[in-house]
Amino acid sequence: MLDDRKLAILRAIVEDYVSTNEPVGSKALAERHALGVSPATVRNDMAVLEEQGYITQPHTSAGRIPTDKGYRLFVDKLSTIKPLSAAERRAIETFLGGAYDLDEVVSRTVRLLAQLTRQVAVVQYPSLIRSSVRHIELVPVAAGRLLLILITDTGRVEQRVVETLVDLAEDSVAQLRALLNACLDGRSFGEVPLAVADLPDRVPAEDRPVAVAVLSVLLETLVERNEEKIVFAGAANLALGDFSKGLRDVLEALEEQVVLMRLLGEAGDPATLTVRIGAENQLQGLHSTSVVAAGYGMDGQALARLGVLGPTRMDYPGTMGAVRAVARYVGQILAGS
Amino acid sequence: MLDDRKLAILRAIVEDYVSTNEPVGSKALAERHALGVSPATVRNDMAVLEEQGYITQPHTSAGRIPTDKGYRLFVDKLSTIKPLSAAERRAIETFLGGAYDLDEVVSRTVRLLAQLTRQVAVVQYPSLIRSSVRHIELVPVAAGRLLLILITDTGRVEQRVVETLVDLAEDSVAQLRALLNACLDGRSFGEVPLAVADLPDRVPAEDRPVAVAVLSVLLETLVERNEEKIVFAGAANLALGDFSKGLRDVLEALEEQVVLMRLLGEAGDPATLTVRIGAENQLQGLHSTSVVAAGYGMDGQALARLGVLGPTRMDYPGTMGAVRAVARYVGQILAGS
DNA sequence: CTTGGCACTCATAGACTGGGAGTGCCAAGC
DNA sequence: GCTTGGCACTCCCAGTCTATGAGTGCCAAG
Repeated sequence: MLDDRKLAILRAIVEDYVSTNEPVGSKALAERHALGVSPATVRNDMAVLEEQGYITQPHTSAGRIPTDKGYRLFVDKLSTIKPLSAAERRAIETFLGGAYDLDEVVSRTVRLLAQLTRQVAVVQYPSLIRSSVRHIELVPVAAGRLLLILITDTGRVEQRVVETLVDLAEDSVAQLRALLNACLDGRSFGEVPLAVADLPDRVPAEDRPVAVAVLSVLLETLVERNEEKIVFAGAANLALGDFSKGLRDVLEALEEQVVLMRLLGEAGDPATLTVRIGAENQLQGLHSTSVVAAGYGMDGQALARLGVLGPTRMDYPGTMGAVRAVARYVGQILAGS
Repeated sequence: MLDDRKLAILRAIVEDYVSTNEPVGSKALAERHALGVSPATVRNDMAVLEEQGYITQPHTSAGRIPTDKGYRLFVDKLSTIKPLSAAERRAIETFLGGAYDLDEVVSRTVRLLAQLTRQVAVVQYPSLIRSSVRHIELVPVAAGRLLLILITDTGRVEQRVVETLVDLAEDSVAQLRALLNACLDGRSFGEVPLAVADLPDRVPAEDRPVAVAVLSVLLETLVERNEEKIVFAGAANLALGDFSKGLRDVLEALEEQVVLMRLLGEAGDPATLTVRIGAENQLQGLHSTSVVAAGYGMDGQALARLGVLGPTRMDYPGTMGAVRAVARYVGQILAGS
């Protein structure tokens, strides 16, 4: 359907357009890239590419720019992921190396990714459901209130207030705490609901209401906080690009946790990169943006996702390289801690 | 120096310019506001106001717009803080009412403030130094690593990894935890350094290195994390306003924790509003923005600050009202928990 | 199938224009 | 002496027009 030369021309169009941000014409194309054919030939091919929907022209008598479909073909067939330079690798190591706790890892990662790609970076905290319990803590904070603290094996710490209505003796709190940890230590969060099912029966009758309250908050937390924790950075990079009217929509979308989550998409094989281009993105206001995302995690299992958001006119090979590299590093760091 | 009429004219100019975003001329002014004088008189007064630096014209034969100095006078002498409408008060209550833990209070607050003012809102977490210890937890997380968790009376939870190098027996950890809590429970963080000074002497010799490591991390945390935790929301509102070139700078500034902190300024009397207008702001890239900030806290003592960032052309009375009201509510909520 | 030629399209930039909003100044009036 | 109407002046803005040039589509020849 499309011979090699047409594909080469499409690739050249994408590359030129991405780097110059200007519609690319047949003459410039024939010159800059050693295609060995005349501009007229290029024009003929371009007419075919346009007919098939891979490129389009902003107005008659302008050069061509790739369509979403064109970018898609480029990403799938015409390009290879660009490995990071040695300097970039070093930057990742030094930048992420010094981070100890999870908050720091995540916040450094998101800033790093934004800087590497010169785009908006998005990082999701490790999903609760796919982590396991390292420790549970109960601390009385006020009359009738306990603070429930969850610590996961990924270093994520979640806190929730439990309204117990009644005050619990220090002993009872300690006992409940011990019981919770005995039940749950080392368990994956997926097993938690089952593991705690009979727990209320194992506390003294007078403490039972409190135990039930604590458990219900615990279970709630697993649902509500499972994936919701997401951060982004690099919004300033949006102001560089070709956004003008769309900017507001994009900024708005970025502040919605739910939208961000959808943006990164479903967690899959951490080794696989997901690329969603332009209108492939169903989300409101993000029709002219592309997303490059990957899962990250320990030993081959995806804990959560991270990625980058930018204009469709994006350096896909470079961005994909950066996202993949950062995802791998983060996985290593989490595994090492 | 400036008689009442000139002041009234300045006020009218500020109000009109803020609401229309267009330079205001003498004729429109004389008509819209019942000044009882002719446009010519207004012109004379405007010439004086301009000479004194309160207003300026973008170009000859355009109307006048306020200068920073003009806004300053307006804020200090010509306007009163506008109380919120009943609907707005209700919005605050319902929006902040359902929040339990501190993270939720803060994140809701910042979104609420952004929405109320249609500007960028910034909220600082309660400063550690001005809080006191509610509980300290030590959890072994890996070989040679402890997780130190601080819980403050404001509900703030801080975590840090401690590299202990050696593994500690569960007993020793428990003992150290108990000792820490005995020393520190209820103490203000300002007293912590003194209170723990002799703590290493009170643990068994073999655990002493670990105790020292834990303490040094604890003290470090108090310094490093004291005020650094700051969030913002409503960046999308920037795209509405008259930013065009400056937008990038502002977005960049917002992503720098340090800049955000400086932005909110020194904590003062929580009842006092700080307004910094345009170039009064020394921060890079924020010369044409204004900041309205206030301290918030429990029982009259400021724990931290929150505020709003927007164009100098801002509805100061309304913004000040919203900031003050939100600050008070947040204080109440923190006190009540 | 490729190529050079050629007419055609159309965005862009620059020059020019008229209209209008707004000013500053001045002389007359209260 | 402050206020006011009149008036000339400035200068932005929007519209029109034009020349330019990049780029295209088509065609006929190689």
